[in-house]
Parts: sequence; structure tokens; C-alpha cells
Amino acid sequence: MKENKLSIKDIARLAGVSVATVSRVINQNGRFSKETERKVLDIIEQYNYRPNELARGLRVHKAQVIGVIVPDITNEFFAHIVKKIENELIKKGYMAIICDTNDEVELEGEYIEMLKALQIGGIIYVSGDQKIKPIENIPAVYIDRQPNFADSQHFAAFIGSDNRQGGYIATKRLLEAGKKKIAIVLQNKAIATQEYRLNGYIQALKEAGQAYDESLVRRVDFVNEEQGYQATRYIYEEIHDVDGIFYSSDRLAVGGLKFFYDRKISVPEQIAVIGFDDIPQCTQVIPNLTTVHQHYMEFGELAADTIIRMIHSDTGYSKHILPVELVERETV
Amino acid sequence: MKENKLSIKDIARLAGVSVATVSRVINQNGRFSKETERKVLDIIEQYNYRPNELARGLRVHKAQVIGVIVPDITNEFFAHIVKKIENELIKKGYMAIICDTNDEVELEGEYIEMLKALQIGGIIYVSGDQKIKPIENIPAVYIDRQPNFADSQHFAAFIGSDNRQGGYIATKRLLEAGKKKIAIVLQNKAIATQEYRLNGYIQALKEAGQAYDESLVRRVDFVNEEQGYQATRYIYEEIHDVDGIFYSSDRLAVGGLKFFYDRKISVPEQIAVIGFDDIPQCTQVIPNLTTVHQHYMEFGELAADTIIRMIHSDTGYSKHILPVELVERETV
DNA sequence: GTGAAAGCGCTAACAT
DNA sequence: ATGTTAGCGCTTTCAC
Repeated sequence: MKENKLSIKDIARLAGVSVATVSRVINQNGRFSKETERKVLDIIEQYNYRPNELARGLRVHKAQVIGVIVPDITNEFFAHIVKKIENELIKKGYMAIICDTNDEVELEGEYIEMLKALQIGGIIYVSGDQKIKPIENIPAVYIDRQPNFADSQHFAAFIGSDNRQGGYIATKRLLEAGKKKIAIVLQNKAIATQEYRLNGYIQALKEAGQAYDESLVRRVDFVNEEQGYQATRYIYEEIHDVDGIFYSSDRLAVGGLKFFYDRKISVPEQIAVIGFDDIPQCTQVIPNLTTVHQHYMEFGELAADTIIRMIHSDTGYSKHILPVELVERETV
Repeated sequence: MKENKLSIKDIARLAGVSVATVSRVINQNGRFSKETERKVLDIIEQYNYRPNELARGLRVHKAQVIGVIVPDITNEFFAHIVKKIENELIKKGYMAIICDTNDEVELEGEYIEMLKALQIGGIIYVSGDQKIKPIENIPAVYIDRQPNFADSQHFAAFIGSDNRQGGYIATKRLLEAGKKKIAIVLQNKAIATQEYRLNGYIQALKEAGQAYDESLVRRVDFVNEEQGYQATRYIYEEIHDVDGIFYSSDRLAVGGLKFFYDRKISVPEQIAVIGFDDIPQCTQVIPNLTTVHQHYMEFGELAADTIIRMIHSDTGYSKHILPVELVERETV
């Protein structure tokens, strides 16, 4: 394993200038002539030189790397967000370290420690735990779930959807379809997004003159099809006459659809279903899932953009609440 | 538990020893007494010190970071592999930089350059392009697709499935179900996996006394449901009497199922379908997809393990071919 | 068993 | 406009 890598010193020698000059043209810091620039750039090109990022990072106390914390990359919703973040970051010369926490808070802590040791420039939290402590001295943007402290702290930005509105329009749609007893299934965690959606649900009910019945809310530990299936089974078997269900995630709703298929219950005739997120899978299930669309593709883009701006200190705290939209398909 | 950044110098001062000694106990390089060890470890614990990975990496010419190149993280198959790799790597103290190439070879090159600049310790290629050049001086493990040079090169390992066998058992199963005219849909790239599966298909046909008919193979540019849908439509409308289709990916097959549903063609009665990979989605579609199971969960684990061993020079070239299994469900 | 000191490859302050 | 040089925080000889 030969180490024939060139250093800035070699380039300086080859170009007949000092390392400082080479560094200046690489970083375009001015104070060099057009002529030297060409000379240096030529050598760099010719030898295919790339500065050692580790050395640079060590010197400037910051790596061109962003940590991305995500609860589960196999969830299509998160996968798309992460992919967007990553693709956007690379354009700006940054790399992304993806940290899949399996929804375990302890793992999250360990990841943060390692990221800090790597001197990362910033952190993007995709749907992280609500109760995390702020990370000192490191710019952070939170997607989907806003941590409790984020309002006040510097170096923290938030990007998310109008979840209350989402819960509201979903429920209202079910009501308009003539459904009388609407259940809701949520994730069983202290997550503000879930409570906002619940609030929207409650408000829609109230406007329709229905009282909020707590026995109609079912919570699951994890967001996946299996849990959606089980929750639906519970609702169907233990609560009677439910004719509409609002799921706080498409994956959950897909599980529900499976249950209704197995039991030969017709959707939306006997029971109407509505999801949340609008993942591609919505149009692959049968019947196609009616859902609340989140602009999650924009989450990633916005997050990448924001974190870079924060690193360059072009901006401090910011907050983006994106609108949601009902997308009509076949389950209501 | 102060969060201010301490350096090894501070720890040395606090513990009343030299930086060399601190470094020795951190890396457990011996040549220190039990007593000093305790002292140093106490201080480290007390101040919650973590060595700067950038400095360490610069010094040893290698970061505790592995690059992971993957064509599309939103493909559940890849997402699971990547997640496993990542979770396994973290246990060994390594971080993973995920590089989603969108199946674009040019992007792949750019990623490699950046990874090299970061002095990564190794690269794991998940289903990368077949025609990539070997990466010099960096251990690499290739999952799923074996590059053309990998046989010979040092520092390259391969992990994949017995694809020929997969194509063979899938086709044979279709034949056993009494299907007479079996089409195959593959990815339209110079990928050995695809050709192996095709070979298995051809062999099964031959054993059944059927001639290989090239008009029965349909190729798609990308592996997603939409392309599966289109390919299926083509097969159905342009080729007559096809009563079985073998898709080289579950995602493609899922798209096919959608097409048959839309056209009210009953599966498996009128046409039988079989996929490849065995992603979780197989049991969420209706009818549940019969498929060829790849042990892809083990891919990730094996890859993480192998790359670390290669970095420690415990092993050179290696090759793991995992068996595949037919999993019977409802589409044949 | 322990410490002093020389870098790793780079940037930036300070000269010139 | 360009060069010299002092570190960034760490590992690793080489002395003792």
C-alpha cells in the first residue's frame, strides 16, 4: 500500500511557489496574480491533487461534514428526506454522515458524541426525539419535530409541516364523506407532531358538533405496516361501528388497508381511511391511499440550505412551517 | 460534565502526566502503570473528554470513517443493507458516509474523490456500477455486484447471492405451476447479477425442453414500480399468451401486480408472478408476492465485518456467495 | 514506565 | 503579490 499522495508542499514545489500561495488559490482568498493562479491550478489539475480534508478540518476546527440523525432509514418518508439532504449537501461540497438511531434515544447520544469528535460542522435532525438536549456550539436544524428548547436557542432552526392543519383537513374530509365515528391512530411518543395532528382532529370533530372520545385514539410504538395492522385490528374488534380512521402515517394506513383486505371489509364503503405524508407507496397499494401530503421533498432541500447558511453564520434561528394538502385518491 | 472542548494537553496537565502517556492509555498501547491508567481514565471520564478524530486521522493517515456508495437509498432493499452496515460499523467505532449516487456513474466518481480527501479507511459499494475502476490503496468491499477487476485485485472483497440459482428456481417454479410462456424483466445495465439471473432462467427453460426466446426478455432502465408497470404493460399488450413473469426485482414485480389489478387480470390464475429480493413490501401487496429471497440482511453485517478486517489487514481478497431461497406466497 | 519533541497537511497571521 | 512560520490535536519515535 504505497502512499504516493501529494501534499500542498509538493504542489508548491512543483509550481515554484510557497505553500501559502497554493493555499490561497485553492481557497480563492485573493492576494495572488492571475499568472500564479494559472500555474498552480495547472499543477493541481495535472497531478490530480485534492487537499487533505482532515488537515484542513483540524486547522479550521471544522470538517466539511454534516451529521444527519434519522430514526429509520427504511421508512420511505425518511429515506426521501435523507436522500435530498445528501444530494443537496454534496453540491455544496459537504458530505453527510447518516446516523440511523432505530428510534433509540441512547444510540442517539452515542452518535452525537462521535459526530462531535469528528468536528462536524452541523447536525440535521430528521424527526429526532423531542427531549434531546441542545447541542452546544454546533448549528442544528430540526426537521419534522421541534425540540422543546428550539424556540429560544441560537443555532437551531426548524422545518416542518402544519400538522394541526393536516389533522384538521383529514378529519374534516372523513366527516364530509358522511362518516360518523372516526378513530385516529398515532405514534405513542411524546412528539409534538402527533399532538398537533390530534388537535386538528379534535377541532374538526368539535366543529361538526361531535364530542372528543378518547377511546377512539389508538397509539402504536413504532411506525410500520405491522403496527398499523394490529392497531386496526384492535379498533375493528374492540370498538364498534367505527367507519373512518385517520392514521398519522401512511405506513400505518397501509397496514390498515391490509387488515381490511384480509377481513374482506370494503374501503371506503364500509370504512374510510386516510393517511399522512404521501409517500410513493400510496399509489401502489390497492385501493390507492387518500392522504395528507407533506412537502417532504422540500424539507431536505431547505434543511441542507439552512445548515450551510448557519455554518457560514449568514443566519441564526429560523422556522419554516410548510403547508399540507389533502390528496384525494380511493380510500375516502 | 463540562462541555468545553479539552485537548489531550489539558488532560495531561490535569492528570499530571505527559500527553504521550495520555495517548498511550487512550489507545491502550501499553507502557504505563495501572496507577497512571486509573488517574488518566478518571480525568477523561470526569471531563467527558473525546479525542479529536480529525487530529488522530491526520496523524495516522486514516479516518475512522467508511464510505458507502449506494444507487438509491429509497429502495427498501438498499435501505436495509445500508442500515445494517451503519449499525454494525458504529459498534466498531466507525462512522459511515452514505453516498446516494442516483445510479449516476459520474456522481460516483465525484463521491470517491471527496471520500479520498476525507482519508476514509475503506469503501463499501452497494450494487455499484460494474465498470468502475478499482480504488487504489483503499480497501473495498462490493455488495451484490462484482466489478470486473475484483477477482484479481488485492484489497477487494465481494459479497453477493447465487443469482444464477435464483433465476433458475424462480423459473422452474413457474414451469411447475404449469406456465407455458414465461417472460423475464431485467434491469437494462451491464450488470452481472442480471445476466446470471437470465442464465438461470434460460437453463430452467432448457431443462423443460423450451427454447430460449429473446423476445420474452424485457429490460428497464430503472428499478422502480413505475418501470415495472410499464414493462408489464408492454409484455401484456405486445406479446401474446404470456402466463408467467419473472421480475429481477420485487419493486418491478409490485408494479406488475398493479398493472394486473388495473386490468382486472387475476394473479396467479391468468398470469403468475415471481419477484426477487424478498423485501418487506412483498407481504404488504395483494396478493402477497412470491419471490426469491436474498439474505440481504447478512450482506450488511458481513460487509461491515469484512471491511474492518481488511483495514486491520487481517484479510485480503475474499468472496462470499450466499444461497437464495424461493419463498412461496400467493402469486404463483 | 514516562516525557520531550517531531511531525501529519493544512490555514492564517505576519512579514516583506 | 508572495513567502515564512506558528500552530490545530494527535501519535510515535527516541531518550532516559
